[in-house]
Amino acid sequence: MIQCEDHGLCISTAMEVADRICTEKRLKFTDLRKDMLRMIWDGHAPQKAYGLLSKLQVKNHSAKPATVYRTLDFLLENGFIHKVKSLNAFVGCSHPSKHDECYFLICDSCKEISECCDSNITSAIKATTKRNQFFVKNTTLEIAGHCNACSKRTE
Amino acid sequence: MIQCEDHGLCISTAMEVADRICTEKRLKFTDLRKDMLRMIWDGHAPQKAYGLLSKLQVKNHSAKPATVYRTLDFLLENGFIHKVKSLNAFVGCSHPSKHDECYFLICDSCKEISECCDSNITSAIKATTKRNQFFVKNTTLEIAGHCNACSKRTE
DNA sequence: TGTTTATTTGTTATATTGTAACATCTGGTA
DNA sequence: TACCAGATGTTACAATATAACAAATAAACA
Repeated sequence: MIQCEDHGLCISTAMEVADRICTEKRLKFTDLRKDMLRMIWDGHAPQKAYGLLSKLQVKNHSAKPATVYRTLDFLLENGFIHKVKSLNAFVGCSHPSKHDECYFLICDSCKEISECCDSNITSAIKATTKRNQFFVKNTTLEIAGHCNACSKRTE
Repeated sequence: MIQCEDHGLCISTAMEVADRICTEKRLKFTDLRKDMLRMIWDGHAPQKAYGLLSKLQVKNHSAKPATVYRTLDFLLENGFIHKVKSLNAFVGCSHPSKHDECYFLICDSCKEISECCDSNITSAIKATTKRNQFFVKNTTLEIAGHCNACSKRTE
């Protein structure tokens, strides 16, 4: 369980940050994009593309897979969301401006994902890739297991 | 580029290791499973499931997706291969007995993947998850970029 | 204001990846 | 031999994702 006292605040903050960044970059934060981002921020569990499509179709009867994937691409490109590759699912990013070197703790039980941006991990990865003379473009670190709350519950 | 002087040796070693482990665990290392493992070890680039299916169908006309996925499951369960989640593809594992805490360097250019099993990364991850009171079941670390040979080539 | 242009969204069709469920075969064992 | 378990065959389909082109919309400029 993510300990957000007020998830409405998570959502509104994420929306405001995205709005600001779009203004700065002169990108259009359209209703569709806003709706999608809000839907992804519905909770701290990742959302699947076709689940988002279903939700979208409630408001927007004409929504199609392409609608969803295109919008996801926009949100990904601008760092507003992450794709969780081990789950083929999407989760909001709480700090789009420092989007890289961000790792995930995925609870198999409550499904919630927390970002953990840890400089020790980053530097360990850097050291290793340097030793291997490997030039990093993109790092995916997804750690699955049980969060504290859930592991207590099942003990 | 992976610097394996003799890839035939990579393949035969992998086959022998798998054979030994199957004997130990009393698992059946059938022709199908051998063929699949050999096909995955065709090179150091990951193989896609439907690509493997096509290759399989050359010998085995009746092969179907389920054939492939079932065999992949067997190979995965026993640590003979890894699934590369960021690519939805499969790559041979060169040390099935120490299969965990194994990370990947994925060259976007030559497509080859090298395993890098680094204890510094492992301990950095352990420290972080401990601090977050998170109980790890499974770690996915996939680092995409350019290997040394390829980055020299494109300079 | 009207025209042009670029971007976004709609639409259709299809490609790719992965599973479920049940039938059949095969090799070992009572 | 008869049975059983595991492996493979077979059919059908679910889930994930993209390509290509058309229409709508908004911004930019004459």
